[in-house]
Amino acid sequence: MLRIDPKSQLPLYEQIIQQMKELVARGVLQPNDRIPSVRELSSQIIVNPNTVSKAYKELERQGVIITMRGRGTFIAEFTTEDVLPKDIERVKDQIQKAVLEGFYAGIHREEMKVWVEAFYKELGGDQDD
Amino acid sequence: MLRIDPKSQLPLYEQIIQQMKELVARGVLQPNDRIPSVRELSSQIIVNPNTVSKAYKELERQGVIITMRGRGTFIAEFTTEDVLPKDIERVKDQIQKAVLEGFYAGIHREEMKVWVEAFYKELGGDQDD
Amino acid sequence: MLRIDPKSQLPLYEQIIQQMKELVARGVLQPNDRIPSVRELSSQIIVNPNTVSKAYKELERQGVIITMRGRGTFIAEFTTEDVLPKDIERVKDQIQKAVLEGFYAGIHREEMKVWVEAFYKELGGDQDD
Amino acid sequence: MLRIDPKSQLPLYEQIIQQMKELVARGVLQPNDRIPSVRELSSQIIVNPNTVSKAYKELERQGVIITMRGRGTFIAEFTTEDVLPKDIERVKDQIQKAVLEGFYAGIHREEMKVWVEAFYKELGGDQDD
DNA sequence: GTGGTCTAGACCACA
DNA sequence: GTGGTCTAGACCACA
Repeated sequence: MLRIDPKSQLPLYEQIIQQMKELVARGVLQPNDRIPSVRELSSQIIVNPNTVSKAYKELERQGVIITMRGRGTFIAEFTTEDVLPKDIERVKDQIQKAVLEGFYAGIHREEMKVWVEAFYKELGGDQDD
Repeated sequence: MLRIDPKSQLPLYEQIIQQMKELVARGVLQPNDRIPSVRELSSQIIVNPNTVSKAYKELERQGVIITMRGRGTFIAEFTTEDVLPKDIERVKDQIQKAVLEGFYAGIHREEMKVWVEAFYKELGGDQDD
Repeated sequence: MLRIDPKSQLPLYEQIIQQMKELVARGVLQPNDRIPSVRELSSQIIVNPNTVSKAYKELERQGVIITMRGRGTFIAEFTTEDVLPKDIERVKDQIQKAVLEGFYAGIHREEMKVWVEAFYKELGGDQDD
Repeated sequence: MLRIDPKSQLPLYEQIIQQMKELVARGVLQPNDRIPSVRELSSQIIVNPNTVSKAYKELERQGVIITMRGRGTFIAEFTTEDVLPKDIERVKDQIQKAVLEGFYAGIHREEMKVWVEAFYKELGGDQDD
């Protein structure tokens, strides 16, 4: 299900978080779908259970998954809350940093905008959300 | 000149790198301008000289500044080298991650594209490139 | 494994880098081999961990080794990337300097060519490439 | 006469030494030729007199130039002494290091040998010394 | 004065 | 356990 790259600079637990969110965003995983237990996933992707556990805790904190004691772990219902200013700032900072690096690497503005568009489409479909 | 936040998650030396690049990209710092010595900057922003030195070395490696032993450190001439595939991948990954997080936070696609445009303009002027 | 000479003009971290590259080039260390941790090596060769760390970071930047946070450090797969013009210039300069010094010391041209050949063979085998 | 690059990683005094030796090796400067005084040269190439002085002292130590009090500085007679084992070792080390770096950068053996040949010719003519 | 190297040691993130 | 960041401070090469 997940493709973890142990050689990546990105921490393993971050890779798990990111990919899980991507699967949800793409609709591969739907609300109330059951996902593997910590032990199952850790043996599937050959990663220390502590690492998976850490990722799951963070995903739960972010409202992406829900763990029900004794029953398993599930994809959470979407809670279309208001957009949080805190999140806006964080994402803005990330984009700003990426644009700065892109600028320095000689990448054109339009190219980066195309990427935003493309990634967004990969996730949510081609509607403007 | 720089505003370092010791409480930030971002390492101090990364903050220095990022802000210095931004000052150059915005034209506040011009090629051949002298920048503060390691010791000067470290006492200005109250950071250990080793940390400043680490930032400066990385900036030099990236071709942003040039250090002349015994003389000081200067902003480098722009070298519009070829765009490196490695850099493209890195920036693409950063944008992908940001888009994913933005999607999750409920930010619209167009909004993120506007940000890319805006940050780019802040840096390089309003020409496409 | 490594023989560090604290009296050498060459910085300690450069000695580590050079010898590690040599071990890889000679095939003593193979891709995916684990190399000593920063702490292990630093206590083996009696050098500060920071110095070893500096060498390892540079080796990683050069693509010789890969470090996996929390797991250890390993020899990287060979990536026969394109020859970079920058590297060519650097090596050319080094050879030019060596030839000038050799000329001054009264060493014959053929002798130096033989050395190049010999060192190359020690490294990569006797094929031309 | 000399072309100093203040942006080079090579120390200024090393650049002076190297270029002066090259001019002698190429025959541009002949034994007993007068070379500029420290002050003259330092103002010509816009370098601190101390730096030129350091280079001249080293050149004198190596027997390349001779300073005569009150008369000026001159190119020394060639002293075709025996090849010193110490020099052989030093040059060998330099070449070994260059070959190692060239190997890693993906440069072919033959190419490096051609460089040795070419640089040697530039210096001494096309005889084998 | 400038930056570069190195040691010593604390504290943190990650697996 | 692993490596990464940071401080503190010594000593050196260079201009």
